[in-house]
Amino acid sequence: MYLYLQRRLDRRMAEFLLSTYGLDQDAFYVDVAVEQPPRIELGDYAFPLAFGLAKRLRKSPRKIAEEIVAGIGVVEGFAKLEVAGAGYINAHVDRPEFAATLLRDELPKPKVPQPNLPARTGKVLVEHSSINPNKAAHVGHLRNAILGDTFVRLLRFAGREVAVQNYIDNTGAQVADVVVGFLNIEKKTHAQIEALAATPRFDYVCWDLYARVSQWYEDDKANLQARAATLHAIEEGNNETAAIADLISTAVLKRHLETMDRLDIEYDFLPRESEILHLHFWDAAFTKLKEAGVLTYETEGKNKGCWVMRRAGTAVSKKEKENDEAPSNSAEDTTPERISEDAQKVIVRSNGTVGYVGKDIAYHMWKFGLLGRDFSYRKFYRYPNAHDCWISTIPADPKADTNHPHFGDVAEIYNVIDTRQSEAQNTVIDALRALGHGEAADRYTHFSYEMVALTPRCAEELGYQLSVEDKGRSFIEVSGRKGFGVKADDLLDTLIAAARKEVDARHPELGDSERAGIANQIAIGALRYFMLKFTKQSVIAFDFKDALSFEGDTGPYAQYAVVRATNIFRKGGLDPETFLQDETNRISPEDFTQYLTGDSANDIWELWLASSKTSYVVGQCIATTEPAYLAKHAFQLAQLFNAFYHRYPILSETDEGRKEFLLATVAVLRRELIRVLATMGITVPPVM
RNA sequence: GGGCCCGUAGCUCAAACGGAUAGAGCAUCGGAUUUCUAAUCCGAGGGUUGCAGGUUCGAUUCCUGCCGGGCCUACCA
Repeated sequence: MYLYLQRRLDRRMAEFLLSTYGLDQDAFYVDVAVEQPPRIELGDYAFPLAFGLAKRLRKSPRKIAEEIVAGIGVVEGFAKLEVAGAGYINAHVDRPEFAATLLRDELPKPKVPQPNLPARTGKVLVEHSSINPNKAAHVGHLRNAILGDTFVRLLRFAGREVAVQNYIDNTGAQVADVVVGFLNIEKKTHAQIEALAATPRFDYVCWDLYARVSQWYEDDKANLQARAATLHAIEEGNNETAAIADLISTAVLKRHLETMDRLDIEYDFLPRESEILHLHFWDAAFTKLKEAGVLTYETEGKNKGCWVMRRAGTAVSKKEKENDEAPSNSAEDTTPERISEDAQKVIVRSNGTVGYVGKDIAYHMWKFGLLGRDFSYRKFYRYPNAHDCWISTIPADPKADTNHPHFGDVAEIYNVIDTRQSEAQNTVIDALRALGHGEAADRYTHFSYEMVALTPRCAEELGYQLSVEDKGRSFIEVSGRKGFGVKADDLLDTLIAAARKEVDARHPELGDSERAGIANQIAIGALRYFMLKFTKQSVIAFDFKDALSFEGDTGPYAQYAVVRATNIFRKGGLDPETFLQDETNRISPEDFTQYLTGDSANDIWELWLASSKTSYVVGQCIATTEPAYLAKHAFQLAQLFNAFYHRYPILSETDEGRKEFLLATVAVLRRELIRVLATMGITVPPVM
């Protein structure tokens, strides 16, 4: 709604500037509005564009603003435009009309067709989580999964078709290390490992073992030979070691799915590295990469015998440029430029094996339907809601199911991976572009975010010895290798216990399972909100004290606002949803005019205006791949509501017309807050 | 050495494309008519936005340099 009117006004501005000043639409930003003036009484939209035009038109900003306001005249849906300050143009919407439309939850019917922005179409692939299946998930993985899942929800809110993938590196060194731990350190048999894998928190067993293996390598570097041998056996396949690796990684993967399911995070497909290897995705990609001249074969230097490409972000060096301008620089010279050694990324090693960037290039060609090969599929995990999660397999697998959904071959992809992988991600994008798939490269977004670290205090609480240096830091990086971190399930359990304590104290009258359910919703609300309130590029220094807070800028605060809104209706003998449907016509335009006009109505009007912004905020979140705006929006709605709640008693209101209006205000805000929270993956308990 | 990111109140963080008086939460202190439950609300104190320049009507935001911090920079995945 908010966005809708903004676009209408933007368009009118653009038309006016073109016809009056002859300013080309390309000559300035069409999207010229700032969000909102600093104070509600100044209006609902602000345009600072007159400042920018002042020099160009050789007039004062104030004069230009006045001309624009006079020239544009009446715009449908708006009450007035006015000039403020040194040249701001502030627009006030027609509040009664706006509110009536918002209450009906529909967009105004335009008398003239609206210009449709070129909406992106086609299927979107979001990949997130991608946890190594060799140990329990930790807080860092939670941030990834919550960001990813929320982004999925945002895209779906915006009407996009989305497929969710979780890439499983089941053949890497990390899985190999745990295999080494079971076989070489603990000397366990296949059967013993199998029995252990069936235990409820097998991932915790692996967590500890993985840390021990790392220490074992530290103690004697010769032990690393065990890793190399194991890794080789796993990649080879069809042997006992590979079978054990598969057993372990599959069991841990199931645990990860269970952990994420606790947070309402689901996946559609789990592509595994083992299939990328066994189905020879790389061979297909390698052929294309060589044909396109993307890779060069090094015949000398430290990377002699390797196929390399230019590392993303490395500029062509001076020396390379000089070589480039050498006499042989003719049109038919297709010899790729020499890449300096520092800028070389090894894709294929001198022993002929491919590194992970190479595999990733092949995998991403598959995502865009450019590889000419496909996985086989089988069902792997069924969620309580009967949704099936599929996993990759080989055609020979008896469980392979040809009746599978169509995966891959998408129009657009988002990879939720932390910022440490930026260079690798950009190298894959560069490879796609160099292959001639520029359009795919443009639709490849690395959804990059900063890591979760621990505060020194938190680390000490967990029992870790810190150096003096570490104690002085603002945060300490988690390390799976050292077993240093907060496990996801532990955090959830702690949150649930803390929420349960509050619920028990407040609602002793409720049954046990009911209280458990509420505590669970609150814990998830707190956790998901916590992970979303920080902007992506901010390192989260995790601390139990902050994460366990249920007051102020938190998920439970927002949930509580909804509960309170619901309570008003319940005590009034009404159902808020029914009220929205039935009461639509009961508030007359005259009533809206009466209760929303004038500066005295500003504080209530603010609730309506904020309620109208959901789709606007969702758009911002998607465009900037920044879900934090959504958390901000939820907080603003909750905050406005709570202040309103205190200030305006509703059920005791004697003026029936006004009471209806106040109820409508609550109903609309409640509806929007529930929507926003749902998009964040947060549900609202019946009572709190 | 090269690349990317960060530095804002005591603490943790906001401030979309440069915009109007830099805002929240926590913590501290002081309050809220026995009301639609206080997981709430109201108020107070707290800022030279790391430093120095530059660009312009306007800079927390853009540019340059410096200081401090983080991550990446393996023929490991």
